[in-house]
Amino acid sequence: MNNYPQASRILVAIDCIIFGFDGKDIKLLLIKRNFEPEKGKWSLMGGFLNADEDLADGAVRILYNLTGLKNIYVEQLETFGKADRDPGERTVSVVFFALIKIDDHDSEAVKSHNASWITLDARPKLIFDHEKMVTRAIEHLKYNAALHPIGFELLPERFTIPQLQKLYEAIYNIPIDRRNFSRKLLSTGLLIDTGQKNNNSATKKATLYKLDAERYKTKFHSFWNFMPDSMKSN
Amino acid sequence: MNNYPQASRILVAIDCIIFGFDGKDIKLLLIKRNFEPEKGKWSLMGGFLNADEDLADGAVRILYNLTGLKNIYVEQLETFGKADRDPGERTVSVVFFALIKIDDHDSEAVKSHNASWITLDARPKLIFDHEKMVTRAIEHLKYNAALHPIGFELLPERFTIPQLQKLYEAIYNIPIDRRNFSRKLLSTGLLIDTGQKNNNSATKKATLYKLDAERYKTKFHSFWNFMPDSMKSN
DNA sequence: TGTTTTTAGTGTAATGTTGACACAATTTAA
DNA sequence: TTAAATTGTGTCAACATTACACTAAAAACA
Repeated sequence: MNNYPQASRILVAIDCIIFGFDGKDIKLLLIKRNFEPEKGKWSLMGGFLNADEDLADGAVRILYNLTGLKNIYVEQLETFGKADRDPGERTVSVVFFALIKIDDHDSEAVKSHNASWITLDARPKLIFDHEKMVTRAIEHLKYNAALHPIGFELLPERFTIPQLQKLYEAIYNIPIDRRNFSRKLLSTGLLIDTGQKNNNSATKKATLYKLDAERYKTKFHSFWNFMPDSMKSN
Repeated sequence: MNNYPQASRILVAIDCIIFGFDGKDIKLLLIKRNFEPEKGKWSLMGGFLNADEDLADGAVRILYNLTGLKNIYVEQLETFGKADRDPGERTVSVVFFALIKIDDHDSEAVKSHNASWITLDARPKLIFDHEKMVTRAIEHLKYNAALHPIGFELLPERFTIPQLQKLYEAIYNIPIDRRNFSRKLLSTGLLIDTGQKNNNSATKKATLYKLDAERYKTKFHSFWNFMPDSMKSN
């Protein structure tokens, strides 16, 4: 069956931007390619969409291959389609944005793909237009973390308010007032006090919270206001 | 040259959601297909990406064909990639979101494509997954018109504050307080008083404003706060 | 044992923003 | 000239945000 005989068939790639947070810095999971083309160069994790595969399933497959995780927070970000973006063959790439709890990933799988967690500042030159994709993903993270409660996807199941604050300070690269941050966050009603305390701390132990899963779902699309001034930039 | 011999080549379509505003309702430009497949059914304007064509150029080409306009406000919205979304052949569709000044379009071109402006409420059943695309685009319009000054793209060059208010009331389907709306809008510093008055009015003539193009550019990515309560929904 | 250092947790007053509301001015048509 | 419709602006109360200071807990070390 060929209803569209004159149209071009094109390779459809999937590339994934995978963010993690180690308690101090936002990190990217990048792979040093041990296959051709561009062997030895750094790139995003990617692959091709299969003929009978849903696009979203393709993203899940590729993320699973690299991290060993199935329930990753994923959003479709943007499709990159410059005619010359892949010198090997015309390829359109659909880019996905993923946030993972960095301690959960399968380090064997990561190692076998020759992948590493790299801080944003230290990221190497990437192949093709992957640097543009990363830039776009960082923008998206800043924009969306200010409006929707996605930051939690980068933290462990149980987390403290100071941890969350460090995450936001890393995303926006600004200092935040502890007292105002805490008040604002608690007022969202998204946090449940687990009654436990953080043991890692060398000083006063902070309260461990978890997400109120119910409220998280219902309030996800409502707006919140964690916009730092640096983003309002009038 | 074939670096990726095992990967599948897939049709890449471009579909466009085109919004207009007639002073009262938000409208969609839809086409009644006079070609196969699905001849006689309603759909979005679309086409296939050419082998040597940048994706963004493809969108501009398709929008130009239908509207005769070259400088349309366009954003890439989302790529739809269910394996079975087009029963004719596996096709991935990149959807673009466009806002036009409804009086500017070329009505001859529209007529020759068998297209019509249809209010959102009255929109017919559409082919394939086009209804999902439209739903997504309406969400996007609501979300983004609250955060960035894109509403102006739907109004003539010179417009009045009451016109702008009617536009927002149409987007969000709520009544807005005239005084608060006007205060908020003027405080953005985006409007320039042209000194002219609206002649269409049968009563008191409203001041015609135009966009401050310079400030519009620099402030586009800064946030504003035209979020109706219905969207905050706590 | 108690003193120091570090980090967590909370309160408050000043300022800015938003929402609710009322009145005066302009235009056309009756 | 009066009525009807619509535009334009002012004010006050409620709410949210900012800036800032003190107390409490835990471990390290004298």
